Amino acid sequence: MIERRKQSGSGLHDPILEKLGMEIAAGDLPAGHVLTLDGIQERFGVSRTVAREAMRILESMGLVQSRRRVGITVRPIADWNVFDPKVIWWRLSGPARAAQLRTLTELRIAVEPLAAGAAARAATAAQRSHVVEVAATLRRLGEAGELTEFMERDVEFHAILLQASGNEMFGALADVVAAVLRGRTQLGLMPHKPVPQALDLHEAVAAAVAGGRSAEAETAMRALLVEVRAAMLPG
Amino acid sequence: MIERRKQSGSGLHDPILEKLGMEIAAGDLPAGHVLTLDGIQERFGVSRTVAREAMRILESMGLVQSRRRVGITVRPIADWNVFDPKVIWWRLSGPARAAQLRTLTELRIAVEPLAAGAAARAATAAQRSHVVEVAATLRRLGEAGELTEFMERDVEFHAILLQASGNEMFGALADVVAAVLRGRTQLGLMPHKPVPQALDLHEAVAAAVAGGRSAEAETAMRALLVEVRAAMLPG
DNA sequence: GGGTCCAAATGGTGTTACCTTTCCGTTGAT
DNA sequence: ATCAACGGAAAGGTAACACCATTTGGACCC
Repeated sequence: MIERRKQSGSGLHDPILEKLGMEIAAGDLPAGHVLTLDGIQERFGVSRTVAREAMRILESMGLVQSRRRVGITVRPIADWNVFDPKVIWWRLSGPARAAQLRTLTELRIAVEPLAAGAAARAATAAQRSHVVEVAATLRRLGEAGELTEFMERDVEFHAILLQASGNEMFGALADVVAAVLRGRTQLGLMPHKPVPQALDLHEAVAAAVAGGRSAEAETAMRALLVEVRAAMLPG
Repeated sequence: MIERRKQSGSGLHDPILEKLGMEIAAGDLPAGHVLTLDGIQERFGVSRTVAREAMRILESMGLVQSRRRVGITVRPIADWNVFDPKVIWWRLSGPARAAQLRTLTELRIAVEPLAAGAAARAATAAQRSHVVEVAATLRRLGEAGELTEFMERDVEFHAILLQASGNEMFGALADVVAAVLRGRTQLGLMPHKPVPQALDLHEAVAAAVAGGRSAEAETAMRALLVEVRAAMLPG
């Protein structure tokens, strides 16, 4: 269900897209900086066609703008498609990682409670039992201190609810949430052992969703996420 | 501040991207359908290069997947980047319009209250006074029954708050919200005259943001949006 | 000195031709 | 019926070219 990245291409343009995307997201190529196709060709040792394809993709993400006679201009962040999974990934991989985690966490606090509420209304029978099962597993793993496995099940927990919400835009955030959860541990922003309260809340959300109690699912999820944010704040 | 679409390209690939994107978003080209570059070349009378660029962009949006020997396969909606402004636009332009409006409205209910709360904390002095001013204008226009101008100011109102939130992901939704607001009137989902309660709530949000009262801004915005949704529901 | 206009340099845009690589589907042998 | 070999279809990639928009800079004239 939760797939690792790299669905993407094996093509020649992919590595260069990745490199340039990272450099722009990292600010190494600041807004206003100008690239040329010739420069890209030479730097990566590829043909014009390939360079152009990479550029077009960056352009469709709003990271650059191509103008005749001028070249390929890096655009300011306000113009980026900051919801594009690749852009999110690039920003998470660079120096803006902490800032991106913050904005994503805010987004989670906004969306996930509503998604949980919607899931309580719209989930299939299979999804309801699944989420209860995963919550139980989380308690077991959490109490046993199995952190990495805990995280993977946690990713699954949130993905189920986002996808069960019946709103494909919420569902599309599942991969992003997965990236946040995984990235958080790498940054050392997780407690070394999940707090009991978090385990209670996971179970409360699951039970509310399974029982179709929408408002309850929403509040429980909100409480869960607020705690998540509190744990991330310095101190 | 709020710009009309068509920032994009004047290139040859743009029209064909637009056409194919629409057809896929509309379901005319269902998941699993296979295109070929030759087919695209012939249909649009363009060279291979141009066809490939359009295809690459669609691929980066997750709408299609290109495989050797097979062709260009349309992917299921679960794989789309449903937050891409172009994808949103295409879905709003086709038969899925009502569904897209529903999911976007859910997203607004999730995000905008939090954004208003954040704006109350983070907005600049200029933004605070601006939002109050726009709210006052909204009351005047609403009471005068100037619907189209009302809508444009309403777009501005929401854009200010999303951008003042200090979260660039929220800010990026400003254009989407604009599309929703404009699209809603075209669908006849707006009351012919804004209800007084909505005018009160706009002013309440603005006052709370200007005064830095975060929680109050959040609740007022939530109330406003819940009313918006209620007005959209059939009946 | 400063404004107008023309010309050259620059760099993306689009086309064509050609070769390479992958891998689906068929075919044929076991 | 199973599986391996093969032909060919379609994308992947390269190269060379003509074209065109735009900028830059200089000539020219007030």
